[in-house]
Amino acid sequence: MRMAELSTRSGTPVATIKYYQRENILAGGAHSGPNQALYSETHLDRIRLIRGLTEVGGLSVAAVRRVLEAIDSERSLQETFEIAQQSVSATIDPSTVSAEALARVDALTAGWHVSAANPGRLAAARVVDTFAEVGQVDARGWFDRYAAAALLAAEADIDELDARVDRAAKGETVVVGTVLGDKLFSGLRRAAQEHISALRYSVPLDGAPEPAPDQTS
Amino acid sequence: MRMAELSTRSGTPVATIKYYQRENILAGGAHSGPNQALYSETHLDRIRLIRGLTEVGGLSVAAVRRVLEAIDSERSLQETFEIAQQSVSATIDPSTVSAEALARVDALTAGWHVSAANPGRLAAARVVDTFAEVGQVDARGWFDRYAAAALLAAEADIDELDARVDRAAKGETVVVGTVLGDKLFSGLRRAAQEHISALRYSVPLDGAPEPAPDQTS
DNA sequence: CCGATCAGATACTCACACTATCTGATACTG
DNA sequence: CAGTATCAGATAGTGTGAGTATCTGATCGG
Repeated sequence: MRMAELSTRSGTPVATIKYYQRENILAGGAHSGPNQALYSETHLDRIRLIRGLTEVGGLSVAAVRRVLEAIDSERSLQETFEIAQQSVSATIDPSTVSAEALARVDALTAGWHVSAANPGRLAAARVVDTFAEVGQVDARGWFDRYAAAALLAAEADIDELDARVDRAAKGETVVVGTVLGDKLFSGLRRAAQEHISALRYSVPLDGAPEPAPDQTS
Repeated sequence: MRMAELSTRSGTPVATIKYYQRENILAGGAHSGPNQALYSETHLDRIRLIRGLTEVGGLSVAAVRRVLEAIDSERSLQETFEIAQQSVSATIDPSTVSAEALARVDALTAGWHVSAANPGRLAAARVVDTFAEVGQVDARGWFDRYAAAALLAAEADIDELDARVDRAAKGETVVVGTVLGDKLFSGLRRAAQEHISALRYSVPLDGAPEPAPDQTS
């Protein structure tokens, strides 16, 4: 297909597609002349992936570039995982997290096989530090229960990964799952918060005014 | 204290503190003259909260302003929750999510008390849509298991909230928990991914024989 | 009393993700 | 086969967000 069709089918302006090509996250078309090129379905898929990662996943173009390189290269899944994880959030300078917070996270993940350089370990420690800085009291049970929830999600992640057969599909699943999994959990947690707080505080057990009696779905 | 001390104690440049005041997320000091002001510990706490929400939580200054207003005002916890949830991610135009994805999310959260306008519900549906657009096969079990994990986290959230006594503390816990909870989970999930994949594929990272194949929670 | 510091106002910078314009060359239409 | 539409590639411009920097008087502290 030509540029115009690529643009309409992907719902992305031509200028933006050209920008992606300039940024080396999208390949050029197959040239049929010095200033004519044709694009394929793989270009369309790439654009959809890029926009999913940026618009929904919140990745920067630079992070998308790293992540796509990992998918395209013949890297091991472990390496792809690492790159995907690093892209999800800014790399944390280890010197900015306290030893206490790191020890705390290591206690939460006791028995897990986690390397010291795991970016998630640092990110979690950073959050633990921030909690303290912000004056929140030590939320022992809360941290632990989050670790349990995270373990559940990670098991689901790896099961999903095992369901993919070829390496390219696995790579893409690693990236998409890592990036979008955070957002999925975030959304579902917010829904669950409303559910649980409704159960606790405003379920029509007694005379409390009840907001929405139709939401039993 | 004076501005210089506020700056050094918070680790924030003077110009940035003044910027926060201009943006109305930080109150001015108590004036002791036409161009002299004194700052208190509450100013320091505010700056720490602002920086925690922006640097670790990834909130924009505009989102911080909304969230701080919710904490300061005498709003109900439900309202504070709503505002905190909306601040975590951009508001999603309901017309951009498919009816199928919404139905899918509603099925995942069957039995939950979730209003149609819940921002998390829309955010989750958006992720479900993106999964399909990106060509990932329908991850039936994956979605469900994320919903289970989210429910676990939300229960921990509300329990933690119940442990706070006065309203101001509850409000701040709602905001901090909502904003930082996502990041905590994200980090812990990344650590857990390494753990589970190491278990499965028995990567001898430290040359040790693999542990027992069933995991603890 | 005099250099250091301060509050408040204004202007400037920098990165990022586009978006627009321009220049020739090529493709399609009548 | 003329004329218009469209194209690739290069270059330049835009808008936003989050700070930074400078400037002007006034005040503090030794």
